[in-house]
Amino acid sequence: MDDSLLFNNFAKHISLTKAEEKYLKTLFEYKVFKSKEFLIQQGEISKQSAFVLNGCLRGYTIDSNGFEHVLSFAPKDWWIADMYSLLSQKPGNLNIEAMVDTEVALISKTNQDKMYEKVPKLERFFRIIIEKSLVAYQQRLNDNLSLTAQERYMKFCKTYPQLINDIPQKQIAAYIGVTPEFLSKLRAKQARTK
Amino acid sequence: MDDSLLFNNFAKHISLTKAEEKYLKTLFEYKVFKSKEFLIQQGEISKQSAFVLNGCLRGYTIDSNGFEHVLSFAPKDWWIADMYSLLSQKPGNLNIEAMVDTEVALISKTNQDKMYEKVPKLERFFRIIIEKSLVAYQQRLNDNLSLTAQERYMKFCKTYPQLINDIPQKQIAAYIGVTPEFLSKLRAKQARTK
DNA sequence: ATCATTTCTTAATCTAGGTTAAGTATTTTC
DNA sequence: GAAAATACTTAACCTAGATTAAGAAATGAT
Repeated sequence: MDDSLLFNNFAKHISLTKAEEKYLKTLFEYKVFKSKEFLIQQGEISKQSAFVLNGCLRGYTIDSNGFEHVLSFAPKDWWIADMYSLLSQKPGNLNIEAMVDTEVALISKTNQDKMYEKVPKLERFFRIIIEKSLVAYQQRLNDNLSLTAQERYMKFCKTYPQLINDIPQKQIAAYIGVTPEFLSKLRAKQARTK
Repeated sequence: MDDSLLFNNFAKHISLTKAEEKYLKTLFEYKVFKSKEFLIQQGEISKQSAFVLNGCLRGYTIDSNGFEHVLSFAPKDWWIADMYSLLSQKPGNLNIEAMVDTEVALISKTNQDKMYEKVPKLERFFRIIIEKSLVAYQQRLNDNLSLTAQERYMKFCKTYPQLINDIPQKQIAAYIGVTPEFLSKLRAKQARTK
């Protein structure tokens, strides 16, 4: 499987020697998930982080009324994990599911810890990745506190132009925090006034 | 100023030699902020991270209608920064303000970068701190997507029992995402049914 | 190609939470 | 310790977004 995307991703923040790359390759497992297959499901203890080589994943929770809430989409070149479960080694409440057939590079928690010992600069790499992720979640929380549904939808369209046409509208609704019916209404209104 | 809390905080995830501690002390600046004084204000480019030795800070944004939204409270033993502005070195939209007279240890971005070079295990320390913070924001976003205002308030009370009586109720409202009037209504209803 | 399933739309009705406004504590300041 | 400022409460009314329901469009499976 072609993992050049993974190593280009590393190269964005640190530079690895050929030897380090070779060592790293041994720590990852490459796998294809069919559309609608789960990488993990709520209630399980998460054992690995995933990097998307191709396709798209989504991380979502299901609340006590059975409604889904999308915490993140992971198109190609993105990292995704149930950080809560992975760190605490307690059962998580995140489902990570393939939205289409998806190629991923997986690294187990054990191997990730080994990796930090052997190649400490990866500690920096993941610090930076996580910092960026933190900023994005802070921003999104702030948007949920301060913007209307309409504004959140417009922002989503601007931020993820490539996803808009590729993923079902109800998933976007579950991401911005409205019902599919209301998003449909918003879009109809937007189309009318354009 | 007594900075033992800071070094106990480091000790939760890494162990430092006496020499390292001594070096680190030179990188921090100790400062007292009077109640209502700002560490940073929106529009400024953030230059430092803060650790609270005593007192309490709050990080909040002001939206286009003039409403405040609290992104985080930082009581003693907490780290706080405008991560977006600090990382991007662009003007931020976070205000960090002292809620009472507050002692903080400040480290500049420059010194933090130096620190990573000189004592690489701090890279690990901050990776872990940021991982935990990420998990907390994810959880909170999920709560905002899936819980009612009443449930979010009850969860806040359970999570921050020490803050409940120390901070104004309108700040809690601005944290859980409702108006002060509505929170007051919730509390009245809760008191009635108890 | 056809049937079944899923997704999207529209519309009527409902409700959690917002707005406005006025009054009552509680702090802060001098 | 009085006046001013801020925080909290209550209540009437309002609205963004939810719910319910039913039909239309698109997708998928055989």
